Amino acid sequence: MISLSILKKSPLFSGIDTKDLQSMLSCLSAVEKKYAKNELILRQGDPVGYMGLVLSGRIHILKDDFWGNRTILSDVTPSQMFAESFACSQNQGLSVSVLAVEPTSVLFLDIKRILNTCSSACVFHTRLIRNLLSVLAEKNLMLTGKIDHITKRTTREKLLSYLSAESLKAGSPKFQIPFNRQQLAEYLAVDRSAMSQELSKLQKEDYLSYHKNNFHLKDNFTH
Amino acid sequence: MISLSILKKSPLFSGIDTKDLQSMLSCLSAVEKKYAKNELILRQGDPVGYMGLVLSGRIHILKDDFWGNRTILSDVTPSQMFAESFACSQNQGLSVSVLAVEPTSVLFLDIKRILNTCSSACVFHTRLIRNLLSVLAEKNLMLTGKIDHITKRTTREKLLSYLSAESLKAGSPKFQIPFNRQQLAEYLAVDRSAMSQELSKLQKEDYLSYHKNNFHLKDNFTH
DNA sequence: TAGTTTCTGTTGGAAATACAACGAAAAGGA
DNA sequence: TCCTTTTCGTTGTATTTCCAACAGAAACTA
Repeated sequence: MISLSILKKSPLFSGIDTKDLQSMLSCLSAVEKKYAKNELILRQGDPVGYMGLVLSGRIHILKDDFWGNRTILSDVTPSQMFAESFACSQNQGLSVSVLAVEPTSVLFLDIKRILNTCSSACVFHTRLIRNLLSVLAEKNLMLTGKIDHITKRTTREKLLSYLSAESLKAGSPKFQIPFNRQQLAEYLAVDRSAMSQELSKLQKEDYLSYHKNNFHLKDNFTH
Repeated sequence: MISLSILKKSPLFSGIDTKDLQSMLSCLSAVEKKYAKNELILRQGDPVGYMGLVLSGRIHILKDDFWGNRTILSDVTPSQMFAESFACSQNQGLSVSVLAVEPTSVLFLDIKRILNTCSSACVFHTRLIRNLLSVLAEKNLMLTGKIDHITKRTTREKLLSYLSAESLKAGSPKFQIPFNRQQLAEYLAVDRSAMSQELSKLQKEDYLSYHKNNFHLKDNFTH
């Protein structure tokens, strides 16, 4: 039995009544799967005809290159989606991998069932497609934001760019980040030890303070 | 009079008959505007309720930061679109600027007219929205590809990553790139002179040869 | 054609990063 | 609880990048 409360929070099902959700799920041939911590959900190269929606847990979209360098593209939490771009553009195989960083439950939705209005005339397809449009647009902006961070030239600037964006998102100078140090380094595409060093400096210079994943940006942060 | 042949090539109007295009344009309250070389088409911060479609010329999506560092996010050629993510996600102002790098003609389309099926019951809206979905998905993959390049740690790796992708796209070891050196550096987020140096080295080591924007990847390129 | 501007490659020194290695602290498992 | 594994900060060195400056080639203009 799938938790409908998570689905209701998902932008994909925005504006769709709870009582209609259940019937829609079967119409979309939705399938739930569970994964253990550190289990690979999808592999680079896999063809994908479905998109994923995280019901519980947490996943990372990542890419490993030839030399073993890993890059984390994004962190996906419950009610958010993944692989929808690949599913929508069909032809192409997955250029990323998807990893469960915690015990995770995922709902898979057949993209064809969403795009092709079904014979049973499910009236919500129109709404669903527009929601999907929003999801893709938002994800696009998210990627643009990420590019913003990693195009900064120094590790310090990357950190400042990322942390101020996170603070803004949290609406507070105190916030948690969803990464540990190694993961943050992989997200910002820098060396972990160099990044740790830079964080120390920033703390010494009283730009910010941190403890584990909790950060606090100080007043003289605005450079 | 708008060139319909360019529109026909656009993924947005894919599958829509030429004879219907003209009426659709007025339905979408399409407006054509012309820009001189180096003229700004849209400014960072502008609210956007419309998306753009390049009819002729060439534009760059770019971002200037506080210190004057410019980053080129993408290069957009005739029949391609821009600003569609911002238009679709509505609320947000533009986080990038759009610059005409050549004399350019742009068609603007009102996003509301696309999303809200019009009263005159234009039957193509459904098709249009699905096409838009594909455009957004493709752009997403494009951004992911760009992230691939710039997350590489060294200038050399960034170049190799970008050039091999361009070669793949062209389907040949010989190809042109749409950037001059300065622009390529801004696209890859590296210093121009350092990049020039690295290109020289790569040529000396016989990985590739180049003349202006024409590149030729040699056999021992595959590292 | 001559003069001007833009583009490209080169250089040298300053600055920043990557890499490898290590110990301490924290987290997790038996 | 004890032991193992993971995480985190620190350091020193080699490598790489950035920056500023310059000169020749190419493109543009009058």
